[in-house]
Amino acid sequence: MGEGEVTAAGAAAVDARDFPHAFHVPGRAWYARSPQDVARDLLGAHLSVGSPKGTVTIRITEVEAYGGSEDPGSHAYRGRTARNATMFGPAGRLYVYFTYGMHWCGNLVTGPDGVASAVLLRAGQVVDGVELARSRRTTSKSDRDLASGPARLATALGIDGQHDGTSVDAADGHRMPDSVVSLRVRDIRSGPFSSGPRTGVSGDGGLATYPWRYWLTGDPTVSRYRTA
DNA sequence: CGGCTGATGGACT
DNA sequence: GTCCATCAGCCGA
Repeated sequence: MGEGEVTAAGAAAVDARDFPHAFHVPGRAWYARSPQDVARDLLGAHLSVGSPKGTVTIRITEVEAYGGSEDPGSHAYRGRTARNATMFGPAGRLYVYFTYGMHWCGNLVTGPDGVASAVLLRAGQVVDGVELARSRRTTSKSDRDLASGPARLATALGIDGQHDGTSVDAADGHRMPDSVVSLRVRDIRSGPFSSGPRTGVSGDGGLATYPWRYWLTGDPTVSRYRTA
């Protein structure tokens, strides 16, 4: 449905040298990049979240890019509020929000301090800590559904309001201390990706309908909720 | 598999 | 009062 296939050339594997300590050193690579560029680069990256019960790691398979005052689909469209404050902060933090009265969703903030932009983490494949993820997602019928959706992903990783504003570390995801969040782009090879309109974003024909949702083509963990 | 709907509470107009 | 960057269960094909 209006989905634009993206060439394999655009899906070249992320080279860690392009993002030295990306989420550790403000002002380096990620600052100069749009949330759309960061979103594409995050496909295939590994994200780990530690907790007292252990660590769960996912391979990111689906994301959406959001901007600020220029983006009608963004929480930051009408300016800074208590809820979206983290979006206006520096890159490398988690922006976590509560929606529909029951779900948490997580983003990675991508812009410089003062500029609102973020990438919504929409789906992933659990690659470590599967047992813990299953215990958190008891309604999941198969492992592919453990993190196939933004709220499912947050639940599987144990992300909730306590993580809003948490800095994302660039360290390896194994044996994480409690409540530490880690993003690992190094050595990650992602395959071809596709793009299409963002989910749940009503469009007026403007920027809101731009194809700023990205996913790894054909990946079974990509969320099934795609209609707007 | 695809479509439909109730749940449920906080943020914002 | 209205709107959600959603999900699970149920239904029919």
